[in-house]
Amino acid sequence: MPLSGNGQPAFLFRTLSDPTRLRLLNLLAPGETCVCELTDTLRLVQPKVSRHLAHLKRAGLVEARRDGKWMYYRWAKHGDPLVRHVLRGLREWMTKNPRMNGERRLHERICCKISQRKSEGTPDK
Amino acid sequence: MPLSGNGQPAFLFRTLSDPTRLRLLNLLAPGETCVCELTDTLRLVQPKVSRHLAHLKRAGLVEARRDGKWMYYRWAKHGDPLVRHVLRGLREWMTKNPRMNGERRLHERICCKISQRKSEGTPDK
DNA sequence: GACATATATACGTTTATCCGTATATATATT
DNA sequence: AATATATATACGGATAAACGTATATATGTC
Repeated sequence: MPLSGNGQPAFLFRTLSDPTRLRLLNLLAPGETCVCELTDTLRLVQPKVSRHLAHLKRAGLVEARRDGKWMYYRWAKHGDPLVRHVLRGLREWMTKNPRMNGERRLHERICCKISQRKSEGTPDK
Repeated sequence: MPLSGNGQPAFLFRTLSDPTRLRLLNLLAPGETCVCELTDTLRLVQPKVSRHLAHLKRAGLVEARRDGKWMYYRWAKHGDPLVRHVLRGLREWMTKNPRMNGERRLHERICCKISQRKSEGTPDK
């Protein structure tokens, strides 16, 4: 049940009013990502990331998929016009913001390492 | 100094995350309005309205103009693309939301009474 | 200048948000 | 089943937001 779409713009905006949640949305923008990649990239403790992801999910902004031990999050499909407008603006802003760009690039590199770690049984380094 | 435009989306969204501020923006959408019309329409105590208007102003979402005893507020012109996207979506949502429509209509009626009160020296009724 | 009206700010209190830490759950491996 | 890994939730404390009330400022009128 996408809360944001159901006529509660205040809740939508409250969800987007936290810098950490914006950083998470930024990393999810290119595609789906698992929680450990997010914690590693943003250097945040795992419960903090999970809490903010849960908030984004409650707001209907992201969806989750389980694959084995891992949970993969991605941007949700938005039917609601308000959400669409807001997220379009946000996506545009993210592509232009240096810090967000940097974090997305860092994220790519970290995902590489983690996918190695996932496929090989042996830990890297 | 429009804060919202200066790369602080979290602050923009926090500003929009309060139902009272959204109701105020809704009443300001058709055009400029003075504080007393807002308090009368929304049945809120005046300091509450002034505080929220101040917040909207700090975020660069509204501008104010003084005319005699009265302060008139209006939506600010927005150069920032993010703000433009968000406000476009918000305006669209407001036109479709029944409660917001009702409050705008009530606002029109109340403005009529108040402008009478302003022009004539005598209080109405 | 005294008073009235419109609006803004200050102050203390309540309430919501965010965080760190600890713990629970869910899956996979042995 | 015991253990390890990934993620989610629960709990208590700190911080910030919002509120009601009181008061300050600004303008206009007499």
